[in-house]
Amino acid sequence: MASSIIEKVSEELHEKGMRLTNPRKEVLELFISSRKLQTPQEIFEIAKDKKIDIGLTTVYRMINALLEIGLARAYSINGELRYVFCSPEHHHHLICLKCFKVKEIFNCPVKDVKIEGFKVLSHQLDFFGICEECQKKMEGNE
Amino acid sequence: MASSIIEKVSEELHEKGMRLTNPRKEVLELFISSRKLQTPQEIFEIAKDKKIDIGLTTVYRMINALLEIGLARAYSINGELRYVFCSPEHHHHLICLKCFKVKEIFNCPVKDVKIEGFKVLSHQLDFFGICEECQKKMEGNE
DNA sequence: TCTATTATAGAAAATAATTTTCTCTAAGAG
DNA sequence: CTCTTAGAGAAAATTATTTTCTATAATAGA
Repeated sequence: MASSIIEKVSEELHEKGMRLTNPRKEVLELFISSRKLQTPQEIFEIAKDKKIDIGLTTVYRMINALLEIGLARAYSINGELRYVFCSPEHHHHLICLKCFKVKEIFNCPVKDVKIEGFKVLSHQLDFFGICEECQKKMEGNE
Repeated sequence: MASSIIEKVSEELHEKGMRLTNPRKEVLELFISSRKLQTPQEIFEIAKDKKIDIGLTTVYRMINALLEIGLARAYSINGELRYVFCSPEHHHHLICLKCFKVKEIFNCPVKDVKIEGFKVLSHQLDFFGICEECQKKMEGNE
């Protein structure tokens, strides 16, 4: 469930002496439920639309905290920094370039890749393309 | 050779109505020869050290041009945007987290991966770790 | 439960990064 | 060689992000 994710975040934050307060939890819930690449500003706007009264600073702070505990990832797309919430398990991303929705895939096609003369500590694999919904929408139009 | 890369860049720029002028060529040469993740500021500093008199604006403009023609890639590392020059051929990156040197690998372990319900347009795979030189340096110290 | 301590909220200010503007220069087409 | 247009670079402007500051809220411990 989503709530167990939130507990996970809460624990991770506590281990670093940080608190998952209500404003941060609001940001977190919006961020988790969107599962898309977003700018801090966008998250802030969505909160405003939903009459959730939080500051942009809080959005930045929550994202930074999540980056620190490895539960968010940053992408530079067209010169714009966008973030997405990430599961704690090793996974890769399917990123829709139309709507920025992100799906995680947990089967890793490169887990056994070894490279001589380079000590691999981690890897990141992303597939960029068009998600099913956007494909359908495009058929309708063009 | 490196000069053929420069010609390639020149052609690509010309196709977009841009020119590879001398100041840009200076930036380009520094950028190509470093093959590491750099900030625009760092490239600018290196130029200064070498008594190459170019403006920071020119560095930004060259990097943006390269991003546009697909010959540079951006990474957000520890909240900092860093760029690296990229070959035109499909490849992946080995990124040293100590010195930021980047090596390209041209054998693609995921070229045949298909995902149902998602139209893959491109993918990006990066290995983060420690390069050979940095491993040696670390043995020496710790 | 109450209290003390410390992290956080959020507005405003500061800073950093990046882009734009502007005038002069240089590339390259014809 | 000349004309047209892109680029150079300094300075200004803009944008994104972080810091500061005071009030508040969360948590540990009595």
